[in-house]
Amino acid sequence: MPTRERILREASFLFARKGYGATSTREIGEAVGIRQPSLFHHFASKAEIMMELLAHSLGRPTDVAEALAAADGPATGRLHRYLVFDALHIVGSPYDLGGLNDDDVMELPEFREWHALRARLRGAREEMVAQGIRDGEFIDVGVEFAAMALTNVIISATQVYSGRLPADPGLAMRIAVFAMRGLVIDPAALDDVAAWDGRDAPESAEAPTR
Amino acid sequence: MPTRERILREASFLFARKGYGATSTREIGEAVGIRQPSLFHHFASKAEIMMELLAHSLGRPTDVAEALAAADGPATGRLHRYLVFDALHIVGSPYDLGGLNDDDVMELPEFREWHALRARLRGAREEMVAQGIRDGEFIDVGVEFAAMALTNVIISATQVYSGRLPADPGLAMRIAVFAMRGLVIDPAALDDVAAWDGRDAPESAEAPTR
DNA sequence: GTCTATAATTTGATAGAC
DNA sequence: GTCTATCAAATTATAGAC
Repeated sequence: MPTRERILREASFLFARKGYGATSTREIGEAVGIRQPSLFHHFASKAEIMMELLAHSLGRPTDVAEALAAADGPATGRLHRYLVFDALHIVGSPYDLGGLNDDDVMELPEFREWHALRARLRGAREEMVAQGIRDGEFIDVGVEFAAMALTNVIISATQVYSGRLPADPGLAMRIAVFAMRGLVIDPAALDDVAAWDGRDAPESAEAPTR
Repeated sequence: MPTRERILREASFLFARKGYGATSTREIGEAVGIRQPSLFHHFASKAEIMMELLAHSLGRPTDVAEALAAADGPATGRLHRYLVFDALHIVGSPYDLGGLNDDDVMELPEFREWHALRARLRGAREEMVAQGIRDGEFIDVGVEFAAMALTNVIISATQVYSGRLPADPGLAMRIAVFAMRGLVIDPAALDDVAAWDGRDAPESAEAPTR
C-alpha cells in the first residue's frame, strides 16, 4: 500500500483516539514506520493530512443528504435511508472518521474553509427533520437538537459495533430505526420503511480510491 | 470569586472547546487574567485542574446512577430519572462538562486512576438498561450501545439547549422521554414516568461548593 | 498571590545528503 | 522517497523577587 495512504489511515486512527491537536507528526511517522520529516514529502503540512480526511468524511455524505432532502416521498423513509448510509459510510471507511469534524478541529483557523461544507451537511439533515415535522410525521423537539441527536446515535453505533456493522447491513437498518423511534409519531411507519429501502442501502458503503 | 474557581471555569470552557491536549496553560492564564506561571500557585499541574473537573463530572452522577440501578420499581422510571438528573447536572454546572471524560483525555497515563470511576458510572447505566431488557420493558439493541446512545442524546441536548434547560426542567424531562422512546417497547409507559418523577428531578441540579 | 526570567522538552517544518 | 541534522517557536513547570 502506498505510503501516502498508510499515512492517512494511521493519522485518522491517532486523530480519532487522541484528537488532532494532541497528535504529533512524530507519532504519525512512528505508526507508519518512517521518520517524522519523511511525512512532508507526501503532505505539505499536518493540516493537509486532516483536510484529505475531512473531504472523505464530509464529501459523499453531503451529496447523499442533499439529494435525499430534495427527493420526493415521506421524510421518514428518506431520513432513515440517510442514517443507514451514514452508518455504513463511517464503518466501511478505511479511516477512523470518529469525531473528525468536531468543533475542536473545525475552530482552528486553518480549517475555516471547511465550515461551509459542514454547514451544508447539517443543513440537509435538518431540512429532512423539518420536512417530517411539517408533514406531521415527526414530533417537534427542535430541529437542530433532533438532527444532532440522530447523528450522535449513529456515531455511537459505529463505535460499539465497529466490526459487525459492515458485515450486517440489517443491523445498520435496525439501529437507524432505533434512532428514529423517538422522533416518529407513529412507530409503525418505520416497519414499512425498513423493508422499503433495504435494497439499495448496502451499496452506499464505499471505500475511497486508493 | 476566588482565582482558583475562575481557573476551573475558564479551563473547563477551553477544554470543552479545544480539547485538553490542545489547550495550553498560557491560554488558561490569559482567560483568567493572570500570567501562565501564576496558575501553578493554585494547581500543581495542568492535569490537576482536569482532575478536579473530572471529580465534578463523574462523582455525583456515579452515586445517583448506582443508587437508581439498585433501587426498586420499573427500570423505565429509574432510567428516565437518571437521564433527567444527568441533563440538569451538566447544564446546571458552572463548568462546561462537554466531552470532559472522553477517551482522548482518559487514555493519558496521568488519568489512569480515573478509569475505575468512569467504569462504575458506565456499569450502573448499563445495569439499568439490562434490567429493563430482562423485565421485558426495553427492546434489546445491545446494552452497551443503548447506554451510550442515551448518554449521547442527553449530551446533545445540553449543547443545543444550553441556556434553556435549567430554567425549564419540563424540557429536560421531554428530552429524556425522546431519548428513551427508541428503547421502550410500549411508549405509553413513558407518559406515566414523566409525570411520576417530575417532582424531585429539578433539585438534582446542583452547583459545586465554592 | 502575582510577577519576571528561565530551564528542559516537544512541537511543526526545512535543508540537503543519499 | 527516506534519511540525518537542525531550526524557530511553543510547551509545562520551576526559581526567586516583590
